[in-house]
Amino acid sequence: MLDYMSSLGHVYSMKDANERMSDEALELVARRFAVLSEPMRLRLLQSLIDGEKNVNALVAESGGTQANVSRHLQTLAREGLLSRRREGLQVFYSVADESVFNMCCAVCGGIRESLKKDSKALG
Amino acid sequence: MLDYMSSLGHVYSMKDANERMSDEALELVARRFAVLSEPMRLRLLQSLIDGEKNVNALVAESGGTQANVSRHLQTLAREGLLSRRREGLQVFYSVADESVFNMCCAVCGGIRESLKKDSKALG
DNA sequence: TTGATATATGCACATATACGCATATGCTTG
DNA sequence: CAAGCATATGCGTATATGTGCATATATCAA
Repeated sequence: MLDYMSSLGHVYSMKDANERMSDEALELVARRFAVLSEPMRLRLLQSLIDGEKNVNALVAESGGTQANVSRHLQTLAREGLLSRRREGLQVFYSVADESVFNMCCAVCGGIRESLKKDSKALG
Repeated sequence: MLDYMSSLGHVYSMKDANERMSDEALELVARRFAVLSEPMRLRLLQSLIDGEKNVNALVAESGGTQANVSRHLQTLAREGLLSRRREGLQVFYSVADESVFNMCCAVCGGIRESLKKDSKALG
């Protein structure tokens, strides 16, 4: 695991042209992007901005089925984006750290840039 | 198109709990993440850090087949991450704007956070 | 132990997409 | 026009994954 950390040291600055990401690091990054590439998972993350919530609450807010929401929460937790805490019958999920929002904000900013260019292209 | 821009105004600050992203915005963000969720596409972006390159050069650097590289470049261009410029027989691709790297850096940072937690959990 | 509630999972199905192969298109030169 | 090079695309296939339905597991209460 610490090997990963050190291998990601040079990954963080992708613009450093001298150092290319390894295949493993590349797949790790792709995997993280993939986790965030589902609208329902983004919706769940959004609901969790308020703080930790149990599955039922997230089912109600998201409008998804219990099974599907549970599976997406599993995925997010397994990939390290959510923390899981059991309390009696209920399981509470919460956003693991702030970097989740950084990723989302970066993408939203990227989309804004794309749209700026599009509107320029349209005149 | 300008409608999208205004609808994304509140999207940018995902942490503003009072304003939830619309379904359309959510799908737009998910789509952007999906584009970046392929190792080969990340590799191509990485190659393009140096500046614009034609398809053949990218085929050589990436190690992929011509057909596959071409398709990935199409995807990246269609989604607004790359610019396309034709010059005689060759087609040159280049990174559309810096926000692409911001997205990648944000994700790399997120991974680093995850790994930090993992190493703590392991003792 | 039995029952009730909250969450997770096995299974089947539909859809999306990455990939290789072959071929088509576009552009330039002779 | 024909030939050749660079790039794009149609097609078939394999694989991944999102989803719903039913059911399993886990925890608590009586």
